Amino acid sequence: MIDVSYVPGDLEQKWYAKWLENNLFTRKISDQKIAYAIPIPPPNVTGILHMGHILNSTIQDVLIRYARQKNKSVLWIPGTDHAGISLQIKVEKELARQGKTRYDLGREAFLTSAKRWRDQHGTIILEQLKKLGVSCDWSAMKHTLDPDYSHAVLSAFVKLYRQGYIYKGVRFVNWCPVTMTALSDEEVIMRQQHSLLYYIKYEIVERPEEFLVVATTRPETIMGDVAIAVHLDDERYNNLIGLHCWQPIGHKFIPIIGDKAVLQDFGTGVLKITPAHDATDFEIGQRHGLATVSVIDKDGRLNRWAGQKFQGMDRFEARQRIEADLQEKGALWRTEDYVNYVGFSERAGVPVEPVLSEQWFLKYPRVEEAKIAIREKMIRFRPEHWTKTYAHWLDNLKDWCISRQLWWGHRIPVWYQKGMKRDDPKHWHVSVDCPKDPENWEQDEDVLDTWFSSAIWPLATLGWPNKEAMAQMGFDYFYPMADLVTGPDIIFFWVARMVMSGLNLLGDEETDSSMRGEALLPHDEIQRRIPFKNVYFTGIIRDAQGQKMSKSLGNSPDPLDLIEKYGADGVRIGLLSMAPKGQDILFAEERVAQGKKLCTKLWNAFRFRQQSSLDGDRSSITAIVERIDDVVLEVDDRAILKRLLIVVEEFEHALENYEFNCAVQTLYTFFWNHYCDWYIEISKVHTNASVLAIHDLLLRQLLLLFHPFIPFITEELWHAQAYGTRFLSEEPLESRAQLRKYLKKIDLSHGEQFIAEIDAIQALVVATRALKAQYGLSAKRNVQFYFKADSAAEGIIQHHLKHIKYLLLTKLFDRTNEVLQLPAVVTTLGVFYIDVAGSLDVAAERERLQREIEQLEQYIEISKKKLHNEDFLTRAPESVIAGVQDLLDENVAKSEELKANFLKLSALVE
RNA sequence: GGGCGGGUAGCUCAGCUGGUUAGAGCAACUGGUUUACACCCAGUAGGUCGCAGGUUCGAGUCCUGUCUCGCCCACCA
Repeated sequence: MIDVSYVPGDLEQKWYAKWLENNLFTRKISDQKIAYAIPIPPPNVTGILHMGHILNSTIQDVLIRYARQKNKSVLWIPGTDHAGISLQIKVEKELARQGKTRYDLGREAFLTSAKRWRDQHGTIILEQLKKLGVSCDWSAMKHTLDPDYSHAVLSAFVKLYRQGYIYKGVRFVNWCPVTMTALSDEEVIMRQQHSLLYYIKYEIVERPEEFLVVATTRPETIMGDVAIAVHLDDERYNNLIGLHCWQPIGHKFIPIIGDKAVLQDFGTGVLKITPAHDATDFEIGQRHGLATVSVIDKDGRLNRWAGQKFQGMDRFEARQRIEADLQEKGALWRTEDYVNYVGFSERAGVPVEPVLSEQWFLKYPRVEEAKIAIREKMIRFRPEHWTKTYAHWLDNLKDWCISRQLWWGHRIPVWYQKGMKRDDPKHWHVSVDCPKDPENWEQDEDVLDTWFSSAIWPLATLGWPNKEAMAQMGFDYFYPMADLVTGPDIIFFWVARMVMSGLNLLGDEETDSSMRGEALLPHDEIQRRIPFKNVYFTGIIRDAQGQKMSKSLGNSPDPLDLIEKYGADGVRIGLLSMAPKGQDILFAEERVAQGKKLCTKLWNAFRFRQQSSLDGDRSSITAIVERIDDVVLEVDDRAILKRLLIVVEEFEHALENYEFNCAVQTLYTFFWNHYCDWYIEISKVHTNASVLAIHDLLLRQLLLLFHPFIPFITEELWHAQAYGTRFLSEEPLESRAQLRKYLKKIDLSHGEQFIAEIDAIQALVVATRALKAQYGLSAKRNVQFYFKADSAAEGIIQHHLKHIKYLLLTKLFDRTNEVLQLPAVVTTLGVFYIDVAGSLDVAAERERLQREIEQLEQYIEISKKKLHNEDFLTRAPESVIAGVQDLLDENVAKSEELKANFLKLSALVE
């Protein structure tokens, strides 16, 4: 016997340990089976477990466990990401507390302490995920800085370089002054700012006392101005082209130039040109052969070109000081409140500086094929609408800045010959391995963007490019992987880049280089190279106010607390029950609580079962079915079995369409309402060996069906009830057809009809219970009921009489031919009266009847209208018309009965 | 500025290709220890499906417009 109460904690730990001990999650490659693999989105080693991980991991685990039950050969690769900037920030902060910088330590020592940090914290998150029950193949564990993974990253770099996709160049990049590195466009977040637009007067050198007014949001760059520009066609100003202006700060004068890039309708139509700090200005500067004067250094402080007064000052402080200076000099005409968008560094949270600098860039390969793969549904997105976001990004690609001025990460595998100019590729050594004479070379200082290494995750986790490792991991077997489950927020960062990486890197060198730029890959080749076939985008978890849950907002519950409180099973199924296809999820703890309630209910259903005889053989589905004697089965038994078949089909359909909440809902309703509320209750009346066997069958299948969602409790109950000696995780889940085969000796040919019959009986019971409740009669009270029904209905009622009496807790349920002077309800099976003895309130009852009759009349009216509509009759399908007719007849009959009852009661008053 | 998604009961959400009288859970209210379960059982109440048009025999579902919330993309300084 199982314990009286369900306590998730201990049993969850127990089973997880056993699963690991028995290597249940380890991949087993079998040619007999279909391969099914998922790459986990590797959590950052700096990450802490949040609700997003829980949702994401639960979904993956459900898919994986379901695939195992469907007899597929399964691989779920776990791993972690080295989280370049993020981890480096953490370690530098630690150093700062000791008053040191990374430069004090030097590169090697810094990396040592970074590794130490990673080793201490890096796997915490995976340990936490184990509490959730994730069934990853831990022997396939990968970290992006593992030696083999690093080798793969560098191989990818070298290949892309040789193909000409990677190049080094001087460009405007997003510079983060805090982390002191370049960033990709994707790592910059545009934020709306309430800024000021400064209208600044520039005195014209040749015409003293005459001014040009420039509108700018960045007065701190004035000292970097090399010109003032107006539009060539702007009649207000174009006569000034060729003259000069005094910089309002400093003592320089600069030319007034004309350029078509100036917007005449913005501000005053006059633009100050600061080529070092703005990409548009740079282009204009290039066109006019202007110098590039940088006044802000890479740490965000003004430099000596800004003048002694401002040198070393932070850019925002300088802005204020300059405002004051301008004001003092009378050069500030006015300021204006201004809403604009400013790019912020994702990690450091400060505005990025556009900085001209030399970086490594990647021109994305196989872009067209990446679009085709999605468009032609070789990779399917769910929900599908994300394909638009994906396509839009691919249509507007700019080269990706992949170098980072950091130390933590994959160091760029490029060496420069000592004593030679670095800008000539002839003196470069680009290779995974360093040159044979390292003393003559210097390696590039930079590391690669972390996302560059993430882009090859599905490849490198399967051993690419090492042939031996690939064979060992089953690359050819598992690739392309089946599903990817991730958030839509990294559709560019990760998903699209993985697709392009796969498409390019899996090509063999010769064919690809000849094909590059000339022809698209053929479809079958695209199909072979894509990294996965389905991408399921989860929703983002928000709090009750709709805010994104995050640690910094403090609005996220600690998942571990939730698991502690409701059990991993409860958290899993609760969360999935509120996770519609890729919609954002407003987190509600009640749903998680409900998840636990479901588990408790399941537990208790088993306790009920265990109270009865446990004699029968339960060790296999065949053994259980063997115990069922078709001859003794009643309508209820057949109806519930038929329902099971339907549920299995609906469940599988939902799961195969990634409709997790639907799948949960289907099981929930079947288990709670049909099985517990109804079948268990009525089976108490006619328990026999066959019924017990049916209980076993239903419970067994419920465990199998529920297992992907709530693996722990189902495993526990599976063994407690001795449904098998193997782990539940190893048991195949029967499809509807397979189940029907097992049940072939049971006659379910009238299943649908029996279900309808049970529905009618249920409606009868609900209606009469309601009547009893309305009259305030205690449930226990043995009230006399009468029913008036035609012979067909009577047959059905008589057939179920035992059950009806049990459920209504009455012994008196008799037939009558009369319309009685008693409160009544009408169902499809006839009229049911309740003998309320002396307590009948005629007036109140008449009122109730009146209301019901009115309601029915309304329904009747609607149906009649439809049936009198010629167009409806000619155009609607027959089944719909028949349905309306049936409804009408039914309602008419009901209303007539109620009217008769109404008259009868009225007679009492007169 | 462009794009995407949502607005259905007090709350959180279902409602697939238009078809009978719009559902569930939670919360509320009433009543309950019947041989699984008070993490339960029985019952009650609660909705002009954001708004306005249109298509249709028929619209929560399709179309147009509109309001509103959220997200993504975007170098007008």
